[in-house]
Amino acid sequence: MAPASPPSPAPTVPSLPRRVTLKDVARALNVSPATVSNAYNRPDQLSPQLRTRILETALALGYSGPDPMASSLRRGRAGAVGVVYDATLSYAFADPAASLFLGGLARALEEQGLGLLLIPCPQTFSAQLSSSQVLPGQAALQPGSMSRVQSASVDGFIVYSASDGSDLLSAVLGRGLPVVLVDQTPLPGIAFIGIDDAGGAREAARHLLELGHRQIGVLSLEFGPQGGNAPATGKGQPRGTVTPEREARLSYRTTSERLSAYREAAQEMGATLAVMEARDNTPQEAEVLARELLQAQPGITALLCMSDVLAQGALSAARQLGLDVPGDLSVVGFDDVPSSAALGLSSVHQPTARKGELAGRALLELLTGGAPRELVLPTQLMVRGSSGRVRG
Amino acid sequence: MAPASPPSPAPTVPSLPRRVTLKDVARALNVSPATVSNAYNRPDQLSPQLRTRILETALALGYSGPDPMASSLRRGRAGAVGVVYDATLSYAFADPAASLFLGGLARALEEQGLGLLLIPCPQTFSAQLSSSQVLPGQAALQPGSMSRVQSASVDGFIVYSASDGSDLLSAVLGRGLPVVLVDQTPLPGIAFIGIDDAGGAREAARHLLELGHRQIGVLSLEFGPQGGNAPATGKGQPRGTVTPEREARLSYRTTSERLSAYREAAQEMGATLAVMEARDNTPQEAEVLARELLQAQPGITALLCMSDVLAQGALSAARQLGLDVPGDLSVVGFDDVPSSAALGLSSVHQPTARKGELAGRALLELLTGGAPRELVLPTQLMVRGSSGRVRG
DNA sequence: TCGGGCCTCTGAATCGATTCAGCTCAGGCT
DNA sequence: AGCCTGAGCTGAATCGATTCAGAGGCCCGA
Repeated sequence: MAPASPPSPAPTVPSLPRRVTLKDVARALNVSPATVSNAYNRPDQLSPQLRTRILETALALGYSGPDPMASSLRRGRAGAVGVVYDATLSYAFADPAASLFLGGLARALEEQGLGLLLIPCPQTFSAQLSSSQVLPGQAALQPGSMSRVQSASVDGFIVYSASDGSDLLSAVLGRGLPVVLVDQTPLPGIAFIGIDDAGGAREAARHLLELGHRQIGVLSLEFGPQGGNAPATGKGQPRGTVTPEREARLSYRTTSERLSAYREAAQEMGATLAVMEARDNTPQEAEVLARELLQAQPGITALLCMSDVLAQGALSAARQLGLDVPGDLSVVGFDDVPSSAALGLSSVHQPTARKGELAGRALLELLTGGAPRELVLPTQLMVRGSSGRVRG
Repeated sequence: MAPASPPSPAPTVPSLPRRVTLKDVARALNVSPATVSNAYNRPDQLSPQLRTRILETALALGYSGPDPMASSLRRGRAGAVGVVYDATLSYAFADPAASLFLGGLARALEEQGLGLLLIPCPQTFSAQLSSSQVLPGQAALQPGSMSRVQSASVDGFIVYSASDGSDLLSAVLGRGLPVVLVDQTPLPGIAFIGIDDAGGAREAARHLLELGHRQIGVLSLEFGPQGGNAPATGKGQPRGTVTPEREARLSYRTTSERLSAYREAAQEMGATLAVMEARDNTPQEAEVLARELLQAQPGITALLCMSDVLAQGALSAARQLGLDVPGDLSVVGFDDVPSSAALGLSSVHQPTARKGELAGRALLELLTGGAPRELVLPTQLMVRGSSGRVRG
């Protein structure tokens, strides 16, 4: 062994180039740390000259202002709002309706200088225990199991279209921060923004029924989170087929409300519905499902789609099959995203961007001590060229 | 005055319902805070029984896990990456190219469990001092003047298409955190991801020139941040007109590179370019500009657009004016966003989503001690139906 | 029987800033 | 002269967790 160096840590060694802190700046000027802090946060608390000296010294020392993490801790505010939904992060940018919503949300937050934090939520949907309710906070028993919801530095959450009783939701509720629920089953005492899903769906269905359609296909959004490994459909079943077991687990409120409304309207008029579940809200998925459905059941003369994205896929399918729209096939969407107008797609309009903005405002209110509000926005059918009287 | 209450703060009053902390849980079980911390962060450091007891007690006390802000401070990691660009927050969701980019970025970050923080940057572009270089850190002299870049709890930044020398950029650099520059002028020693703007633009221009076009309109992206109050164009000038002064301040690299390439190509063939600057990258803006340009200069037979969004606006304008595309007017875009294929828009393809992913990876590398990389991705002209041989 | 190693668990320092009560001093008012 | 006011600055407590160097106890092999 080499001769032991003196036990005290080598004093002259430059050691770690420790980060410059507020205290260093204070020391350099022989002022109190409080004063330096004030130079940044309360300019009116010190003389302009001293402030300038402090800022200059900070610059010289390479100090770039109070550390946000320390500052957040002390102040108890993070300056950001967390957004969660059970899909991949990039879904926010891929789905036009989600983009519209988040754009509106961003606008509201921006006004208050709040940041928007997209929180990744790994798709570890532990299959939901059939009957037992998930207690809020129960998720806390498996820390780390679910995403960074637990560890996100935010002042509040927007939960967008999460499935009922998902871990995600309970994790968020467990945090005890202000929360706004959007497009999902409302919970007592929690702020909620949604749209009139049932009304819109009913209107869409009745529109087709009035046009004489009696055999209608439904391109549905997901029924519930997809089981980790369990195949979603039975072995022999074609993709998208809805088994009764699966339907029993319907845990997305949006899907559920719209589907019920479609069904009720159809029943009133004695029409038949063939429901296919799209596992992804993408045109590709819809295209495949629509094609298969229309081939399997040529009697179908109209398609009710739970999103415009799906409807647009359906239009492609029709084109591929050589079906005229609306001559041979009527298609109605939902959401009325901007691109649908150009496509002439009949669709149920919802004020998506406004919904985002209102969700943001609702959260801002909660953050400033306001009471949770529940708000349901109206929908309205936009009839365009993709829907017409049944042929024959 | 009422009889003074005892000076000591009322001791029996339940006071503030202070938040439950890790220490409370520790106290309740008579264990060390360290142990409670371990229960959450290092399950292998304590017996499963004790861990369970701790987690249960935490639940009972309403403790929902370590506070993220405190945890971030101590660990020195925020668990999120900041994204900044000089536009409103909602731009991220409104522009398809930006969405594509951010989607790719999100995918890369998500893999590492990092969140994506959109940081609001108020449009307070202090008109840039013409000649003087902005020193990194200079921005620190005006704390609060610019956005939450200073106060964002993040581990690194992605700077997307900021103008040269903007406050934004210097604020970010001032933070001293890992940074990746995207689609903007690279800086020595800083990671950079971009595309071959010049190459793509040249290809687009040559394509039109080869088709015989000699009088070409250019729908340009912004030249530089818009002055706060100063009108962008001279009094009498129509919207979009580019004054020499304005061109001299060209501070967006993307715009600059593409414009130069267009110009060079045009010059080689002795063609004329009429440049209009779109103040927003929206179809609406482009529609107006294209309409005015085509009416003012009917000799123009082709339009080079610096984005597909602009090109799509140009197509609308052509439709409005009753011009056949490509019979009367050829249009070429840039970016090749997904919707362009369906529209038959000729465009310069760039791997936008991949660019986002690579930017994410580049930042992740920096975060793990890697060296900054510079990467330029290729572009490729996609010829579709919107461009054709010049008429006559 | 003794030493060593392993498994659990603890104490105390630390991350970097914010804040509040209060101190000092100069000036104004009566 | 004496008192009050307010501007300007400071000390020290605090936000809530993480981490590292051990302290004890127990088991095992020699």
